[in-house]
Order: sequence, then structure tokens, then C-alpha cells
Amino acid sequence: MRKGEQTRAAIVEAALEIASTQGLEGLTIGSIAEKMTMSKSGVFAHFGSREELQIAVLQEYETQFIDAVLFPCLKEPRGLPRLRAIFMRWLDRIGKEIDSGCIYISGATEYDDRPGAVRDVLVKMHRDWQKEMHRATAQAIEENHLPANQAHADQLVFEMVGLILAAHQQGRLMGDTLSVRRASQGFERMIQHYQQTQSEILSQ
Amino acid sequence: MRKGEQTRAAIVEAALEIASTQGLEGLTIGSIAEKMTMSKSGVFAHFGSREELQIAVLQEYETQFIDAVLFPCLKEPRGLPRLRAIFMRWLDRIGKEIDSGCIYISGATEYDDRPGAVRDVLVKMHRDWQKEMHRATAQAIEENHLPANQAHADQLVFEMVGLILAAHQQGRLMGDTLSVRRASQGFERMIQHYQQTQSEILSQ
DNA sequence: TAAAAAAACGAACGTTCGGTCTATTTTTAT
DNA sequence: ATAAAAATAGACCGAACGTTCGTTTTTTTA
Repeated sequence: MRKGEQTRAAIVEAALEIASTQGLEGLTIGSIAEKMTMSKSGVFAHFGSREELQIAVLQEYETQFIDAVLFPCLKEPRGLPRLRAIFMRWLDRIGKEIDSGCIYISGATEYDDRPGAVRDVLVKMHRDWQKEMHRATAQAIEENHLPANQAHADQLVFEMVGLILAAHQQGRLMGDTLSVRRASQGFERMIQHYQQTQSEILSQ
Repeated sequence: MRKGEQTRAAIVEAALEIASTQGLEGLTIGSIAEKMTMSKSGVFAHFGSREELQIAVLQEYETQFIDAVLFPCLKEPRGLPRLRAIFMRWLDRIGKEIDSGCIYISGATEYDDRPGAVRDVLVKMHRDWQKEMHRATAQAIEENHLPANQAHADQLVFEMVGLILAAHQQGRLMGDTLSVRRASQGFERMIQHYQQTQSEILSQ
């Protein structure tokens, strides 16, 4: 019914805020209840278990992430422009999350050794996102924005993940205010490297 | 006294094993007691608090890390050979930790938003290690193994951190068995990029 | 407006947590 | 050997956890 769905959505929203700073494991039903000024059992009733609540939070995060990062970039031309736009929006989001935290990243270390439904969902989301990155990278190679014989989409995606993780860690743990810029420079250098390799081959 | 120190060391060792998979936050006194076949209070008495126990675990990890990664590399010639050796030993360690986990990395996301003594110690260890990396990189620039006008030690260290984090996450969460190789390739490509830049400048 | 359905509450359960206290055993030093 | 000191055990505490349950309040439907 209507009221229930509204409340459930509000709970998930509040839970996402808590999980951003405390992690998915630090997310307790009591803390949500307090934030919502509801009873624990009132919160609990909207989900069959804490696990389902955590999964709902992950799904909400995924929706917001795709909306904010991927969708706007599909207007960009296929190939390098779109790939660059995706990386930059992703990085921009990480920059905005330096005060709160990214549950994709914190979840990755929380659940890398904790089997269960939450981990399964998290892995699938990571995999789906990396598939998107892979597609955008492969298109850049198809469009000859990157040399086909040098650039391997898998490797490029791996290095982009690394730049994002470094930006997140250095920004949040070490208080490095330049971390977003460093990741951005790293990306441009990586692209430039492959393009240099291309021009060298062409000039031979 | 003698017996006490022995037991304490054994406790820290057991605690490090648990913390590697469960994280520093997942480390409970009860789980250590079970592993040691001791009572909780027996374990507890060796430390004034759980926090001190966690710090002791971190210090033990740091000692092992420096012994395994940094010290053997000081025999290598200053400059790029030493820098490469350090990165490769670091990466090799991450590869071996794919089944257990690295508490520097898991701790970074666990404590990036949790103030306190544990976080302070963790930040200092990260900072000290990055200083070592920075020194090795700066020496490579001094020795003209990397071009002084292009290579910035801070940026290089940042990107190395990223490659390590990606290798850890992709290896542990995503089950990517190639993650260590990808990080290694990323490192060589990064070095190659700066050296290409150098040769281009020289040929102008 | 009255009945039915959904939503929220509040108390309690069993468990686990870090931590305390006291008593007992083991180790060390004299 | 014996006394002092250190180490360990075991019972226990209050708090917080996820979860259950019966009841009450609110919302929806007829």
C-alpha cells in the first residue's frame, strides 16, 4: 500500500546515509530507528531481515550511481570522449563522497571475505559497472581513439579502478586534498601513453 | 617477565591472523581466546583495552611488512632498480595476501571515518610507508632514471598506491587471478611513459 | 462511516560484545 | 624452599545487537 512504500523509501534513504559513513556492517537497525524517530520493530517490519535491508541500500546506491555517473555520459560521442566523461564523472562523485564515503568501496573490503547474499549482490554490482567501463573502453579502441594493438580494455579498466581507489583512500584516510586531481592526471597520462604509442607506430 | 612476553607475542600473532580476514573491527577478544584456548580475561589482561590490542596488531603487521618488503630492497642500487624492487615486493606480498587480506588496506576503509587512537596509528603507518616510497622515487629522479622535469614523486607514489589497491580489490572481491600481473604491467607502463617522455625531449 | 488491512509500537528474548573483579594457579626471585 | 609477583581462570556486568510477538494506531477500502 501507499504509505508503506513511502516509509520504506525514506528508511532506505536514511540507511544509505548511515552506511556511507559507518559501512554496511556498521549499519544497525537501532541507528536507523533513531534517525527516523521510529521504533526498531517499525523499521524492521519493512524488511524481512537486516540482510535484506543492506541489499536494499546497495540497490538504492546503484540506482543513484548509474543516474549520476553513467546516464549523462551516454550523450557524449562514442569512444574516448564518452570514456573520459564517464571516468571524470565517476571521479567527481568520489570527490563529493570524500566526506561521507562510497559504499561500493567500503563494502568491497568489508565483504571480500564474508560470504553471503550481501557479498553476492555487491560483486554483481561491481561486475556490472566494470562491464560498462569495459564497453566504453572497447568502443574507444573501435573508433581508433586508442590503438587496437596496444590498448587492452581489461588493463585500462583495471588502472582506472586503481586511480579511483587511490583517490578515495588518499582523500579520506590521509586527508590529501589533491587526490582527485592526481587521479585525473593519472587518467590523462594513461590515455596519452597509449596515444603516444600509436603515433610512434604510425611514424615508423 | 619472560612467560608473559611469550604469551603476549603469541596472542598478537593469533590476533593478526584473525584481523587479516575479519578486519580490525571484526577482531574480538573472544575469538582470540578461542583460538588460543585461553579465557577471555586471560587474553585481555595482556592489554589494557581492545584498542591497545588492535594497535599492537598493527605494529606487528608493520614490522613484518617492513622486514618483508623494504629491507631486502635496500641492497638494490639506488634509483629505479630499488624503486622497482620495492614495488614488486609490495605487490608480491599483496598477491600472497589475497587469501587472507591486508590490514593496512582493510583498516583504511574501516577507520577513514572513525576517529581515535587506532586511526591515528594507522594513518601514521600509511604516511611513513608513503614517505619511503617517495624517497625511493625521488632517488630515481636524482639518478636520472626518470626525467626531473616530468616525473613528480608525489604523483608516482599516488599511482603506485592505486595499482596496489586495485590488485587487492580485484583479487579478493572479484576473484581476478590476473590482478597481480595487471598491476605489474601498469607499473612498467607508467615507468615507460616517463622514460619515453625523456627520450622525446632528448631527441628534440 | 464502519470494517478490513496495513503500519507502527513497545516490551522482551537470547546472544554477543568489551570490560571488571576476585580467586587460584603458575612462574620467578630470594 | 618459600615468599612475592605475575598470569590465568571464571563468574559476572551493562549495553547493544537482530529478531519475535501481541497489541495498538493509522490508513485504506467498501
